[in-house]
Amino acid sequence: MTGALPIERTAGAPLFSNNKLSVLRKHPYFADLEPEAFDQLCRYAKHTTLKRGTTIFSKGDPGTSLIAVISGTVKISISSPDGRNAILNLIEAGEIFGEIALLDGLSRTADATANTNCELFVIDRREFIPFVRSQPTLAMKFIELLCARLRWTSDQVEQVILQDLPGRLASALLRLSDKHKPQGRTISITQQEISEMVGMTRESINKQLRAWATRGWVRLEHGAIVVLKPESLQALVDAGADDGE
Amino acid sequence: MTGALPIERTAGAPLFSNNKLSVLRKHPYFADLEPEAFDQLCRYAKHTTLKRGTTIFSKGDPGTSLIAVISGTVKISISSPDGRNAILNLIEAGEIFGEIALLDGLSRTADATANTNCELFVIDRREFIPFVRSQPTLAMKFIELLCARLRWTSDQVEQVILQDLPGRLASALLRLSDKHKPQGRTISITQQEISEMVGMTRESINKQLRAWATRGWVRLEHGAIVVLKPESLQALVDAGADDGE
DNA sequence: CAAGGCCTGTGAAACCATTCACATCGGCCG
DNA sequence: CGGCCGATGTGAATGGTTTCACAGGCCTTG
Repeated sequence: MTGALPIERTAGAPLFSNNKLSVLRKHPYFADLEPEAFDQLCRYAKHTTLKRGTTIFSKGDPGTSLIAVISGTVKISISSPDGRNAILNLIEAGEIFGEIALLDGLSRTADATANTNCELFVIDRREFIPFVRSQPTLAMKFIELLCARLRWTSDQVEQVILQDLPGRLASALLRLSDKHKPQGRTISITQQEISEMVGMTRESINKQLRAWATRGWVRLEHGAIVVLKPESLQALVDAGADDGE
Repeated sequence: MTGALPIERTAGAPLFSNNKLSVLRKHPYFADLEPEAFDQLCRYAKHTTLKRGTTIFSKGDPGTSLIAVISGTVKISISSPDGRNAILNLIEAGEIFGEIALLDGLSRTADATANTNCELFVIDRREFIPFVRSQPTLAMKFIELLCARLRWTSDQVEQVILQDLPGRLASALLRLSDKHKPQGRTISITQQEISEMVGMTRESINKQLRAWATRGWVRLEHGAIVVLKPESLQALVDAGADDGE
């Protein structure tokens, strides 16, 4: 809340970004990195502000940058030729994204767009591989990050293939409320967005949510969902195909 | 076949496994690793033979081992409480699996079972993290591997969410025939297995395959599928929802 | 504050995959 | 070489989702 952190000034780093960089510095991925390594990493960092809806990169682009979200949220999605689109992840303040193409040197696997107005740090490093190679701590952090992503994505596959609509929706809500734990059980997301995360239509999602709302499992607000009985949702997921009553 | 590789004997390593280890040594993941590092890695390797159907590990188990497939194929899958199950990947000879739990120290994310009789190398290392940390080349290899897995899994999410049955099936066939490229365009897989990879019933898959077979796009054999016109399948995927005629 | 645009809420009809119930075929094994 | 079991091939009925067509509500913007 309060409490200005004792972040030491980086020689040569522009003054304006110092307190912004501290956000990165506090981040679990970078927290226990040696100061010099962190400085080297940030030497190529550019601070940017984007308006909601702006495209950050598109699937297929070559990727030479890693992006950290300072504020706002970024949508990672894919769209099909016939207009449907799928949300793979929502990146919140304090998280980073775009690491895959940067690390393996291939093209971006998905589209990234600003889902709200947001503030970003773009770390552009064409020579990223040798840099990571020289920093075992950083390499291990990326390994952790990739593992976490893999777990997230595998979960998504699992649910989309194995579960029916209620199950998928329940899983998605639980996963999202986990991420938002600090903010209580309120998930800031539209029903449209959720529908694109689980791969069903907004209408179907709405009807299911409504059914749960009358049972007191969730409360629906404008642009947000409050999970009131995570246990009930979890039970539904564990039980397999069944809408819970 | 012939040509004994000039693999130097590892002091202390059992003689019997030397030619087996050469399979690992030739593998892209380990090929350009320093000899001492490779030896260290293999010091904990155990050679095993399993019969079809044997469980290698289950979702939720603690994971302290990395497994390399010498021959046969291993099925990575997940099952739901109500009996349905989903195949996430099929690991073929020359590939490795089980890296996630080993690297992040958490539990296994899926079940692994021998899909055919197979020969494995189990590399058990509880102190794996410090080991990887001390070997930048190995760390980079794992980063590459994780990126590749992430691309594979994201593709799967994309297809399951965005595409309809024909699209998913076509994508799956194309991805599988890519992996089997050396063996021609014949994919050794049952329709049951494919149905579990794309998340639809065997009956639906069979009907679609049959429709394509009459058009000459594929040929169905017992326990195998031959892709005759990958272009047609690809066109169908690119075109979006549409069964191709 | 008035307007327009997203977000939510709902119902009826159409559609497509599942489910269920068999029949055939191919291989493996005793 | 029979028998069995796993794999394939089909059809009819069922049911859950999508599609389509609107109606309010909330919030932002001029």
